[in-house]
Amino acid sequence: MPDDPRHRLLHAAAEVYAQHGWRGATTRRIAEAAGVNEVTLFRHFGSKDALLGTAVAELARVTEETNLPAVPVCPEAELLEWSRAHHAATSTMRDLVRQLMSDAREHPEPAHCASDGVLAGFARLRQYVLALRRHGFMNGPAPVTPAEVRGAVTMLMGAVFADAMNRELMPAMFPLSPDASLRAYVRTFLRGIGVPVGIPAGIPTGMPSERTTAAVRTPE
Amino acid sequence: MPDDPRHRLLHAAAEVYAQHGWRGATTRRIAEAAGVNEVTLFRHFGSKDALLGTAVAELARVTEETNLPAVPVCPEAELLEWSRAHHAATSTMRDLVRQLMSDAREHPEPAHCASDGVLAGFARLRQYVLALRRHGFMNGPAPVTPAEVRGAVTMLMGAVFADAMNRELMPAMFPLSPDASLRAYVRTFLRGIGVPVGIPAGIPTGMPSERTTAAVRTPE
DNA sequence: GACGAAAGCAAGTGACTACTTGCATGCAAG
DNA sequence: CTTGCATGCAAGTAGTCACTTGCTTTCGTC
Repeated sequence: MPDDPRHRLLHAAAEVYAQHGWRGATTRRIAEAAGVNEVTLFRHFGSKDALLGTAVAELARVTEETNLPAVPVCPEAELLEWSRAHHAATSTMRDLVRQLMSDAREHPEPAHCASDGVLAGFARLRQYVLALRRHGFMNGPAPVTPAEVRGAVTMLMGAVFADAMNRELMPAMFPLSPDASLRAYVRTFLRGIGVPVGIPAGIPTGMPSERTTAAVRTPE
Repeated sequence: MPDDPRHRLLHAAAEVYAQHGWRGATTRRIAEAAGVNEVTLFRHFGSKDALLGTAVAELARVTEETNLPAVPVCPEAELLEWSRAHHAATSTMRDLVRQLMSDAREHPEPAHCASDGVLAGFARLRQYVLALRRHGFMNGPAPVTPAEVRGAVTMLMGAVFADAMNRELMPAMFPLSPDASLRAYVRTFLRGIGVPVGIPAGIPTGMPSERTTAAVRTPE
C-alpha cells in the first residue's frame, strides 16, 4: 500500500464518507483523517466532489472473485460457501453501501457503478442455478417454473443482502447466528427450487416420508 | 388532515428529510416546503433537531395492521397478501428508511423507533408460521428444524425488504415484476419450510413424482 | 550548492447554516 | 374597541462550509 498523500486522501475519503455520507464528509475531516493539509486535498483533486467521486468509484470497483463451480457437485456446500463470501463482502462495505443508497438521488454515479459488482454476483449465481437444473439436481416432488427459480435467486441474494445490512441495526430480527442464518437461507432456497437437501445431523427425524410435525416440534 | 402550520411543518420535515437526510434537511428548505416562515419553525419546535425528531418518530410510529389470520387456511394466498401489504408499506417509506439507516450512527433514536414496526411484523409472521406447524401444514418429504424455520422467516422478510428497497435502484436484479417476485418468494419460502404449494396453471407438469427437469426446462 | 516540485501553514473569501431579535400585521375573543 | 396571540418580515450573529492566495519549508536531482 503506497503512502503518498494521494492514496492516503483516497483511503481517508472513502472511510469518512462511509461514516458520515457526502454532506458529512467535509474536506477538513478527510484531510485530518489522511494526516495531510487540507490544501493538499484541493491541489490533488481540485474539489471535494472530484475526490469523493474517484475514491468511492475506486472502492466500488472491487469485485469479489467467483467461487461457484461451473459444474455443481454438492449444491448445499457450494452455495453456502458462496453466500458466506458474499455476506462477508457485503458486511465489509455495509456503511459505504448505506451512504451510497441514501446519496443515490443527489449523486447517482458512484451508486450506479457500485451496483455493477452486485449485478455481476447475481449473474454468476444465476448461471450456477441454471447449471443445477441442467445437471438434473432439481428433482423435487413438484416442478418449479423457470420464472419462479429466477425469483428464488433474487430472494436468496436479497436475504443475504438484508442480513448483512440490517443485522447490527436490528438484531432482534436475526435470532440465528450469521452462519446458521446463511445455512437456513441456502437450504430454504434449495428446497424452494426443488433441490433436495440433506437432513442435518443430531435431529430426531422419525420417518421422513410421513408427517413429521410432531418430530420437529420443540419447546419455544 | 389539519392545516395549522405545526402539522404542515411536521409533514414537510418528514418529506424533506426523506429526500435529503438529516444534514440536507435545512430549516430553510423545510419552511419553504411547508409554506411557512422559517421563524415559525423555531417558535414551534425550538430547534431543527426537535422538529426532525418528532416528525420522523411520528411517521415511524405508523404500524401496518396485521392481515395474517390466527388460524391458517390457505398459506400461499395468505402469505402472498401479507407480503404484498408489507412490500407496499416498505416501498412507501423507502426513501425515509434509507435516510434513517444512513443516519443511524449520528441519530440513533428515530432509526430505533422505526425498527420497532418492522420487528412487530416479524413477530406476527413468526406467529403465523408457528400456527402453520401447529396445524400440520408442514408435511413435506423431509423434516425442517425449528431453527431453519426461523431462518426462513428472516429470509422471507429480508427478501421482501431488499425488493422494496433496491428494485428501483438496480432493476437488473429484479427480472420479475413485483407481484411475480412476491409470489416466487412466498412459494420458495413455503416449499423451503416443508409446506406443499399448488402447481401454477398453464405449466406442463409431466409426472410430478419423477424427475421433471426436462418438463420445466425452457429456452433462456 | 542550486533548482524545482510538492508539501505545509496562516489567512481570508463568500456562501450557507442554525438560530435570535425587534417590529409590523392580521385575527379572534372579551 | 381593545387585548392577546400567532404569524410574517427584515436584519443580524456566530459558526461552518468549500475553496483560494501568498509564502515558507522540505527534499530529491543535477
